[in-house]
Amino acid sequence: MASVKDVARRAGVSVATVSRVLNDSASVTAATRARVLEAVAELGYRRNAVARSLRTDATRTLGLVIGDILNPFFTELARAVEDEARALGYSVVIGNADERPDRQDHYVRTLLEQRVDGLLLCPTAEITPLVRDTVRDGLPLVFLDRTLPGLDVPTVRAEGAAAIAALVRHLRDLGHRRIAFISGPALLSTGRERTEAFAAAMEACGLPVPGGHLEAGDFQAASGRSATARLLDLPEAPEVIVAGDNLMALGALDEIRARGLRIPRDVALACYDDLPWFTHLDPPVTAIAQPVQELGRRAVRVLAERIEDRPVESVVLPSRLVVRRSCGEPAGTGERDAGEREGSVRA
Amino acid sequence: MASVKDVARRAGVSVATVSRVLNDSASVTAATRARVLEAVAELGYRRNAVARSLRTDATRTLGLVIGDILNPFFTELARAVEDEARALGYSVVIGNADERPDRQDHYVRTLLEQRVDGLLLCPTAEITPLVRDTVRDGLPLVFLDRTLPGLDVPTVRAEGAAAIAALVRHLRDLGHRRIAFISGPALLSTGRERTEAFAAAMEACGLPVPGGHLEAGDFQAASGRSATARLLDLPEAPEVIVAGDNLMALGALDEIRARGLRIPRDVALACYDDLPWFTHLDPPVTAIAQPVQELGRRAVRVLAERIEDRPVESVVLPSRLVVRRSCGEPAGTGERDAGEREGSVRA
DNA sequence: TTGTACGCGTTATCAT
DNA sequence: ATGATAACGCGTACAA
Repeated sequence: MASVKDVARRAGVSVATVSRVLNDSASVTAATRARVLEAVAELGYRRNAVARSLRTDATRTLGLVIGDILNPFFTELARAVEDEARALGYSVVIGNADERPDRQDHYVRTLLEQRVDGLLLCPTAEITPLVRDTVRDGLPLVFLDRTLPGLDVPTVRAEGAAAIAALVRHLRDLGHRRIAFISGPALLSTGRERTEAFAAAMEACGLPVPGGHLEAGDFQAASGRSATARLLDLPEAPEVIVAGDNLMALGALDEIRARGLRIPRDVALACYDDLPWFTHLDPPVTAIAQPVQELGRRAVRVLAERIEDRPVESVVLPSRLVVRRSCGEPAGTGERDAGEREGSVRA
Repeated sequence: MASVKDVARRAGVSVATVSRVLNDSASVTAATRARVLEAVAELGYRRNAVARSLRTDATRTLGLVIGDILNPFFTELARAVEDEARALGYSVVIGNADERPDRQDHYVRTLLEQRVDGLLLCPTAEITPLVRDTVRDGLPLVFLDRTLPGLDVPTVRAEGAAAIAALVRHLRDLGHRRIAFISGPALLSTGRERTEAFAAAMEACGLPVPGGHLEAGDFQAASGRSATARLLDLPEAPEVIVAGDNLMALGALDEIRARGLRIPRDVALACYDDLPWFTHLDPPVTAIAQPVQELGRRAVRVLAERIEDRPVESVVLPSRLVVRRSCGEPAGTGERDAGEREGSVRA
């Protein structure tokens, strides 16, 4: 593959001049510039980002470590991150932690070795030594979606408590009393926040939460299914099941469907995280929507600021309740095309 | 950030020795090795992949350019590619072309500059000059999912014709005659193949395809919706709509639902590409499943072979028909949990 | 305006 | 077994 040297020789100039043309730096004659560009075209020269990075000590590359690429929430997040990064002239290298701390660390390590200019991390579980070191070493780092207490790292995330409170009030107004919650892992900030918000909201509404109505899940579909099975087997089964994320809602759906139960007649369902296809289910699922796109874009912008050594602050964005018909809402609710608009309640 | 030089100084050895230890190359005393490792730990040294790549002329990185990261088919594909690549010691840089040739080229260019060791490309539309150059320059390249005629590039893809023929026979056996097809872009090999296979299968079954029953879509949800609208407005509307991919099926679902029509009573629906949540719809959607995981893994393996200069061959994997209940199948079909197994027909 | 020469961090060759 | 050093491709300080 042709290098600057080849281009220089072909154009009859020095490598410095070639470099100047390539970085359109000042002071190059139009004539020489043309000659260089011609040589570039003839040789099919492509700048070597590896050598360039070694020299400039910058890769124009961002790392993004997400929890689970098959989770539509993270897919959409990754998409938004890519878009914003490209707009800012960065490439993104994605690492899929698969919700495993060891795999998260594998990618963090790889990305550090690749000398990414900054790192967007959706932390899986607790603080690992590697993450602690990364913070200490001062690599521009931003937590996304989830946060890790005790570390001084800017975080971009959605606030779930208000929307969950709105959901619980909505369910109460619908006449429900026995509401169960399938929580995410207590190790994750999002898991904790949602569970605590649910408990607080129930209390605020004067609704009891029997021990059996708080099921522990792990944000994966399988746990949602088994939790639902246990819930439905209870002597006093809940009227509503609220899943802590979309994957566990999927599992709940599986179990409900396998038992031949009907939603919302036999049991109602709602969940945290909205999905494009929830509106195609029968009945469409009442859910809490996070501002996913905005989350991704903001995170990139905050990281870019950090990279440029400008002061940054954490960002907390509101989630909102999207009322549809899986909780016994009156017919017609959220049925229109842009149902999200009219049928939704701001959290 | 500490470099080999710092480690060498600290350990009281030369940089060459440090390098030897890091690459556990032969002939290093256990004692010196220990000293070096200790220095590495103390300094928190991380090898610089940039410098390493410059020297070795290899990045252990693969590029993957996909059509649309929000399309679950590509998401799953990306996941499989990542998994296999990691197993082989490669990192993957994903580029989301968003089905736009200009954006595809943007990522191809970026990846070439980053000096990826090999490139997995799901071509968007026609051959671009950049792709032609890339082939000519001899960069290890493998087409994935889609192919580009006239270029000598190994391709890993699924074969759709047999499954489509099976689907058409299935529909005919169910008593349907008026079957419409929403095709993908003719510029894409997958779009062409599926459309041609549909036409051939209909002919083989002795079923007519009136002009209006072949609608042109672009693999995006919006086009599926508008095509469905046109189809349903036809004086002799089809009994079945077959969508060329899952996104267009989503659009079809939207339109059908907006009109208050019932599936399959008013109109039946089937589509190419299976999705995890098709089984949660009411009724569950009859679809054609591609061996997505296998596609991704095989593509990485073929690319790795190419990188190592071993001879490679294209791979064509079979798709299979998954019969559920959206086409008027008898009650009970595909209703069991692992319905995919029992309810499916090998293509 | 243009050219020469050094150094980025690493691996590999050649000595010792 | 270990060390000195060249080279990878590029950007830039300095000289001309």
